Amino acid sequence: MSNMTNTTNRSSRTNAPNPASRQPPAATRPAMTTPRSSTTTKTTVTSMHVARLAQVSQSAVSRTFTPGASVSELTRTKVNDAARQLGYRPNAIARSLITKRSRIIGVVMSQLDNQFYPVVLEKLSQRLRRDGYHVLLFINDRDESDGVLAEILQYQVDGIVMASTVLSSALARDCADAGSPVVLFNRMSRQAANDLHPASAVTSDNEAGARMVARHLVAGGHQRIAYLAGLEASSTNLDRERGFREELALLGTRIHSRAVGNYSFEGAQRAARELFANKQDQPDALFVGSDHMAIAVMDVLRTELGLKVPEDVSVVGFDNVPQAAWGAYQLTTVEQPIDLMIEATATLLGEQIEGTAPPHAITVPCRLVVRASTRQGANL
Amino acid sequence: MSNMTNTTNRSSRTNAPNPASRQPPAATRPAMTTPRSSTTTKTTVTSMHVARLAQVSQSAVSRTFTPGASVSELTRTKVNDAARQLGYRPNAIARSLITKRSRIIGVVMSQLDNQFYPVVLEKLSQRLRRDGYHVLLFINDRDESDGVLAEILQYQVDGIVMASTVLSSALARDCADAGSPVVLFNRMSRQAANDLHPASAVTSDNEAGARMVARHLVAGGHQRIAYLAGLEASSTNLDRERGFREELALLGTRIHSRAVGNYSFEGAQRAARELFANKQDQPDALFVGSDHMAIAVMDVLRTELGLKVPEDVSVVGFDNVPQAAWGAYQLTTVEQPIDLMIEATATLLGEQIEGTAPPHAITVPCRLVVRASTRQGANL
DNA sequence: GGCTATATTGCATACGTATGCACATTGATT
DNA sequence: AATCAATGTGCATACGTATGCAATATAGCC
Repeated sequence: MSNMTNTTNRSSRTNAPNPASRQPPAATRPAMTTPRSSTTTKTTVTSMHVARLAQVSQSAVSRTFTPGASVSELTRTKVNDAARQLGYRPNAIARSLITKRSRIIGVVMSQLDNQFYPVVLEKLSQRLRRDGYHVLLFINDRDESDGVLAEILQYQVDGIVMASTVLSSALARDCADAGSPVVLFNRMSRQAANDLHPASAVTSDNEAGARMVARHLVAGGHQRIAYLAGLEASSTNLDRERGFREELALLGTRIHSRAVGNYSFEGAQRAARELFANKQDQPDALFVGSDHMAIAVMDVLRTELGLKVPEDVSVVGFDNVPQAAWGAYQLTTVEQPIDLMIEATATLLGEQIEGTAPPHAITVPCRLVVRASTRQGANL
Repeated sequence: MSNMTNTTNRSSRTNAPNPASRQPPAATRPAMTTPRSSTTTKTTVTSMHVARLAQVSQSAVSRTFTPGASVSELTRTKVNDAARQLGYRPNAIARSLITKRSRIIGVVMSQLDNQFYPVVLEKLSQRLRRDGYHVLLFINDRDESDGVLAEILQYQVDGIVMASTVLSSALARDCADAGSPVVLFNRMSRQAANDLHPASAVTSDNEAGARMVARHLVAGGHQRIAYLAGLEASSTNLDRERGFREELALLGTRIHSRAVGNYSFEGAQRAARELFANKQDQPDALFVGSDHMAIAVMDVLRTELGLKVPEDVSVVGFDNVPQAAWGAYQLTTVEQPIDLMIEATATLLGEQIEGTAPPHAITVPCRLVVRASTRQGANL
């Protein structure tokens, strides 16, 4: 055993390169064409190398690195020593090829400018990692969205999380057809809502959240309540607008005016100007489809229109992003419980990957967070 | 040829499953243990299946899907037709195994709550996609950081981008030792700075940016200029503080007081309270290590301390995140040119992957963006 | 001590694709 | 008509690992 004779830690590379057991004649190896710099060692130490050094079979090496496999303590030790000595790392690609499990989850997002999504991404990433999964991230611009899907599927992801409001439901269906578990995050396809389709979905109870806002604004004595929509066709917007409209009806009033911001900052600014264009009949309260838009709106109200929030206009958002709590905004909003949503996502993914449950939808409750952007008393 | 006899698009699945050419006896296939739902078809159509249907060799299929390979127009058509009919998608995992190119870039981030990084992530993702790369995302909590690296390397990534201020330089070195091209984003190891080490780095000219701030504040007539540091040991903070200190010296003054915010929101709040604890000797200007922190500071100044910005205190940030432009903050700041930094990152990665250039560092220029959070005239 | 149950181990093969090589085909050139 | 270059194709193999199977070693038991 000359394991510990060489004290330099470079020894690993110098005593391994003679694996001429029964390889094909060395002449068949193609001459390396690319001029590799001396630093690009690109370690290519395989389980075979470890096996030879440890005097065991390649199977033994594989089993050592496979939790739950049958290996004696002695073998495990020998293998681990050899592996450490050679700097061996199991090749996840090769492993995936044979196990047919990549342990990769494709995550599709857009709108990272809306802080809700970075937060989701961070927590989702950490949650999936706990389960031994990794995140292959796809961020799609507003328009193109087809290519993304094809690329994801090529990587044999074990599952897909779609947190992009932009993507069409058709894409989700394609994924499901391709056999990949799909979880829609913060959006729901019509099919999923009716359990008609093999795509799971996680949403908060958007409708109930919107109803809370309606009650809160009416209780605050507001008379001219406007709604600023997100993407009109998105499920979140449809649910929120419906809940808002219906609850207002129950309370004996209705939406005073309405504009569309498409969940974008600029769109919200335009929509705000539009809603307040008629000086004679301006809203005294505004329910905005997302905090991201609501903040844009507040800036326009204060800076451009010289209005005070909440004295002149109350503003309510949705999501409860970190910025909603910032001192300058103090935005009343509906909190989407991200932790619960992430947990549900992980659960749904797991179920579908294991095949223990059919796809279905999970809805988690919202919570109204009252801050200083809405006036409470009824001072008409 | 019964290719087109069946008009239902499910035909693909019914006529392919008889590949009994010379496979091992069907008895050896393990009985499927997991109860798969009927929907979990998990399409496993390979290039062999396509080849058989198209009456060509598997090589022909492979070449059809390999840009630049030699295939006749006829063959290509036959293959494409068959592929479409079967819903074939090349298996990127298998491809990676043999080409030794995963076309995956590992991206390590933390601090997604600082909007600078989501923006970087979005643009980086899109830029890499243009080059045919995909992003395997790792978000590391503040403490743990070792595990991340091992997991990245197992996936045989073609390169690594480290945009985490938290990670130690040692980790970057380990990566480089493992043969993976590494680009440090917005941070620089001491080794990289001296070209002593095989890790590339991209930074903006933090020192020059800080000098601009010094000149701007002094020109504004400020007398008691404080510095609110980020992570003390980070290269960004060191460079900024040095530049700031030295330029102030050139201008005949010096840092009035100093606190540490560690680039976190809460840290910045604490630091702000600390700097203004002594009512007799409060700063009249504050250079904060990041916009993220600067906004926290402004909230504390206004809400808790009742100070006006910029009348009582001027505040300057760094990064020029989107929120810096928001109406309530109007933060004067140093813009880090993200597009240039991304471009440099892509370049450095490409160079190292292709082996066309040794690792090196790239620094791009900053720009001072003057907004309303700093007073310009000298009114002592 | 003989026998059965159990734990380890190695052999061989398969995962799905890319690619060197040899061969076949075609067209162009002499 | 013969030769040569160029192009397209299939065969066979390799990438690095996991795993069924059979063989072996070990322990347990009467």
